[in-house]
Amino acid sequence: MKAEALKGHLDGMLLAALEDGPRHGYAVIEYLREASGGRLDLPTGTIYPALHRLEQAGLVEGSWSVTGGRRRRSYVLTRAGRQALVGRRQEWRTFASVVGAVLEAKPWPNPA
Amino acid sequence: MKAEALKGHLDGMLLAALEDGPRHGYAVIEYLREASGGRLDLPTGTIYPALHRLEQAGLVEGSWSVTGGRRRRSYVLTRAGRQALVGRRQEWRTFASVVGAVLEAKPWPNPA
DNA sequence: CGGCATATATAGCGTTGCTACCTATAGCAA
DNA sequence: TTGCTATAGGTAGCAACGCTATATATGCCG
Repeated sequence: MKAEALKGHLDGMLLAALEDGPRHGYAVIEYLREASGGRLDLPTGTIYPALHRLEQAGLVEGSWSVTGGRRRRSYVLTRAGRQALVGRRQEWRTFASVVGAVLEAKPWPNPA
Repeated sequence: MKAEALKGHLDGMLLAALEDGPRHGYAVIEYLREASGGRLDLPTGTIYPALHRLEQAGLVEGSWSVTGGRRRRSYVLTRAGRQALVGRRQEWRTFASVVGAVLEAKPWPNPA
């Protein structure tokens, strides 16, 4: 998969990865790998800054903890994050329909 | 639709827009608008540089003409462009499946 | 003449994912 | 002990690319 294909769609996937409970960055990477059947194997240099961005944006909230001698930063969805996830899902459906329609050269379904 | 959502997917759509015959930049914009039911209204500052990129990459071939006193640069798919379009379509399907699976929290279909 | 559609072009910006590198602990093998 | 791997986090700098803003030019209509 091309590197830049993800651009603009990663945030939604991160939010989705946190929907069913808090996860720390490393666990998010593993989750995405499993949920995508191994097709998504994102480098840490992608995930950690992205989580920081989401935290800055107030969509997730991070907290430090220590488990087995290792420090972790766990993230939970905020209320805004949950709302954002709903929006991102809708945007994705529209986007996927548009690109699909153009690529398959099928005219957009007429609402009439 | 978010601005950066298109990143990495525009090229494929441009190739698709040229699949059924040559078009010039302005016509490509109109085609995409119609094929997407008005959801895609791309600025000229996006289309023209993108077509230049595709030409540089050897995927399309441009030629000047004059119609009704207006100069146009029409683009045709090269053989490589046609092959690239096939590849882009396949990549899109994979990408859409991956993102869809993660966003909808459905595990990737097991090939077994 | 003014304004709009048609038609092309480029400079510069902002976002964002990636590469490469760094730190640190736990556990296991040589 | 040494070293490798997995786990866990981090940053600096780069590259790609779509967008904004701006510029040029023609045809046509009021």
